[in-house]
Amino acid sequence: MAGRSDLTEGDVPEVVVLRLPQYVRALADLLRRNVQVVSSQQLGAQLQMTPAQIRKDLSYFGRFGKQGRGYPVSYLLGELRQVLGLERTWNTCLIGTGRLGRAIISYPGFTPEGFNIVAAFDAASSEVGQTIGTLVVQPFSDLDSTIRERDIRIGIVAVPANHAQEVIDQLVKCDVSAILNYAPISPQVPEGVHVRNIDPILSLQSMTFYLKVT
Amino acid sequence: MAGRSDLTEGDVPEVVVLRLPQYVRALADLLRRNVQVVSSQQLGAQLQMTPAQIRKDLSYFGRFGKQGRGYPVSYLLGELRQVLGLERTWNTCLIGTGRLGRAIISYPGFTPEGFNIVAAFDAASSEVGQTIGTLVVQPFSDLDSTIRERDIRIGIVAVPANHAQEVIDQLVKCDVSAILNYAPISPQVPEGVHVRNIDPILSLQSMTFYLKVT
DNA sequence: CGGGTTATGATAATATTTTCACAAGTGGTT
DNA sequence: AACCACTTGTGAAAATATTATCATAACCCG
Repeated sequence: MAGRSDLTEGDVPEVVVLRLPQYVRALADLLRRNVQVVSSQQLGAQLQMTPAQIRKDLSYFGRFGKQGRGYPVSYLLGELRQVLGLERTWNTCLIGTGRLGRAIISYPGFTPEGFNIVAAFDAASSEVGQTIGTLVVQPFSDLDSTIRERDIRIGIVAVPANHAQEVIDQLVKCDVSAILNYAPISPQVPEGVHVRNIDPILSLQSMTFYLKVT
Repeated sequence: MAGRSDLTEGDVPEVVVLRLPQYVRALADLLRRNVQVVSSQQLGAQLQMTPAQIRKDLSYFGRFGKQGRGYPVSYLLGELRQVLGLERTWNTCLIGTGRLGRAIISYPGFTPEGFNIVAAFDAASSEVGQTIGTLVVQPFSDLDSTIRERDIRIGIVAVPANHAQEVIDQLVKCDVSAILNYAPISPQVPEGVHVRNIDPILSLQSMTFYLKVT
């Protein structure tokens, strides 16, 4: 059961990386239900994927299964969490404390997964100084120092579309290299900076394509 | 400038459909800035894509450009909106009126894009009857009738993870075939039903993969 | 303890997606 | 009217991604 899992991220396709968190979540579910062992077959049924794809994906990181048996749930979960860097907590900061930003702060789903919003910023002087949950809204002038002091590597952007790009530029300047963007834009970022967009409108618009006919 | 754009959706790759809304948004931006014509080059720069990809994608639906010139912004925008079924409004219903559900209702971004939340449902009898914005929360027993009466084809799911699958099953039973799912699960749906998941946790977890090393 | 069963991991075969490269059309300029 | 700088649309090629196959290892059970 020796998974020599370290591996330069360079040769893992991004599609695979995007699927790993799903495996982690599915495995955590199984663990909660006291399932000890799972086959790629079963996991595939749960996630609507082919078993072959799961085995292939996992093979990028090690040999976690036993022929004839399947994968030990707890062990595989631990290994994947390791691979994804989930065995630690991550400090994040939120930019934009409007309606959306406040909803994000009060969303209880981040903390249990190890993502802590430890600072909140807003441009409006009327917002600065306000308390939201346990956070006090800070001005942009604090951005750089706070990010560096608190080792923030992930920024969450919840500002209006017309300011999102400049905010992202700011974050990049502070060496933030992972951005969760809620603004409805396609941000431009330099190589090495990772962005994930949360964009319900785009999601809806891509579904209506299939609805329009009927 | 005659784009015979109708086309059976069957042979358009889904990746392409997922990109179309981005084009629509970018074009709308350009139009707002009074740009008349855009080349695949310029559009690509804006969206961080190769010009070839854009041209190829568009070619699935018609010939919208002029050699040596580029694409007429307004015309192309209209055609793509047509293709995506965005030249009409869509009624949607929201399931789950907890914190997240309420945030979704009060999010002002849906309506201007033609997506109207015209009904809200919740299981808790303490929620039912409450007014949120202009909506009165309805019980699940109303689900089927309301969906059919108001021609709702899109469901927005904002219930806790442990109830999401059953809610989605319900929606599917009411012939809803597009689901915007905010619950942290991988829903199982039959052929022909489209799902888009809004899942910030998965997004974050796929970025930490790249952060962990440094 | 050996035969039957099962499911992995590796590799091969497909399928899909992206990129390339270029003929052909456009409009402006001289 | 000839030239030039551009840019499309599109087959073909290249690159990626997914699925199928199969030898082999691990376990179970009598």
